[in-house]
Amino acid sequence: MPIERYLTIGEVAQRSGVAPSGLRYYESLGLISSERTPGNQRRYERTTLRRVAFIRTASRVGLTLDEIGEALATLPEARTPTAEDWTRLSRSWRPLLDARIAAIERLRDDLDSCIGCGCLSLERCVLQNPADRAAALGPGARYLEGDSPLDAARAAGSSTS
Amino acid sequence: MPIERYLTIGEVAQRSGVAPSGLRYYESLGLISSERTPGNQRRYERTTLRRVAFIRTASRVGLTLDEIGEALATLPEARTPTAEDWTRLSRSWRPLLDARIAAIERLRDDLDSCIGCGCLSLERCVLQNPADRAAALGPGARYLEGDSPLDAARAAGSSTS
DNA sequence: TCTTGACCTCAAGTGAGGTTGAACTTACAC
DNA sequence: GTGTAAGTTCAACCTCACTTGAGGTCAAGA
Repeated sequence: MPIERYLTIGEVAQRSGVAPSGLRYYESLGLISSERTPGNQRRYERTTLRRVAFIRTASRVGLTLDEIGEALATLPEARTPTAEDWTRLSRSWRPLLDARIAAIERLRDDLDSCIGCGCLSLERCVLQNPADRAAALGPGARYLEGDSPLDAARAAGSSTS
Repeated sequence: MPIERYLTIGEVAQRSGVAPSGLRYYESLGLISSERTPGNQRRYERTTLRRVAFIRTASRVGLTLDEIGEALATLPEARTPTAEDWTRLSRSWRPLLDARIAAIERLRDDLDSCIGCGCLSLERCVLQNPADRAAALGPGARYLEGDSPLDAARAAGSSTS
């Protein structure tokens, strides 16, 4: 075991690109943890850098911090996570990324066909399917509003401009 | 000119899939407009449906409502916008979508190579480039935090676990 | 006429992911 | 041993895209 040199919050902040306030915020959510000096200052293990990197990356991919927390919870608590452990987690993002790419491609293609055919019936071609809508922009079901395709179709049918 | 049958907010809501509160919100931002009945209720032109569809789609694409407002401001005020007008606006989304897809693909591939080579140096492989990070999740410069690649590299170089 | 449902305004709340400020304490280099 | 940079807590604030609630009005059918 090499000598563990603990890192201050400022060091972790600089090296991870997450502001101290952000790190405290992550800690408040239980995503990372720290020891304290006798004077109550945080000291982080080196592995925290990896953990923070993971959090940032997952966040970038569109996971909520809650979801990331759940993923992190599957890491073994007893020992320092191995490369193996991290690999398992990262690999689990693959389908998510693929799905997200697919959703955006679909949106792009829908848009193309709307533009191509000249109808530009966004109501009919694109906005009709709420499932895609929810998938396209990532986390949460923000766009599942229970709108009615039938109404949209009627509107498109009688539309003037 | 066909008879203009004005739509109530409820009708627009149903047909567009945007809640009345959302439509009022859009109006407060100047994204749509309405006439009023003698009793102060909103009445919408039919073209509002298309406008709302545009807003929703643009929003889905990842534009902020501010940006959408700017786009809408380029529409001619003098006449009802034609299919041509809408096509012009929508076409401009294409690069944005392409960029977004590319960013996520890049992220996915970076991740793959990290996993593949066994280093799993997220700090080095993935988190090192802030520009991509900003692009990946869409609108705004939310992720441009001025972090230092140099620091990240140093951190990766001396990382233990 | 009455009731009901749709509409109005304005202020406040939501949730995600943090940042900022005030008031105070620690750690460390000189 | 002291100055100051960096740390602490806690509450409040921020943006984005809306929704909710309170308190009140309007429109239409029975």
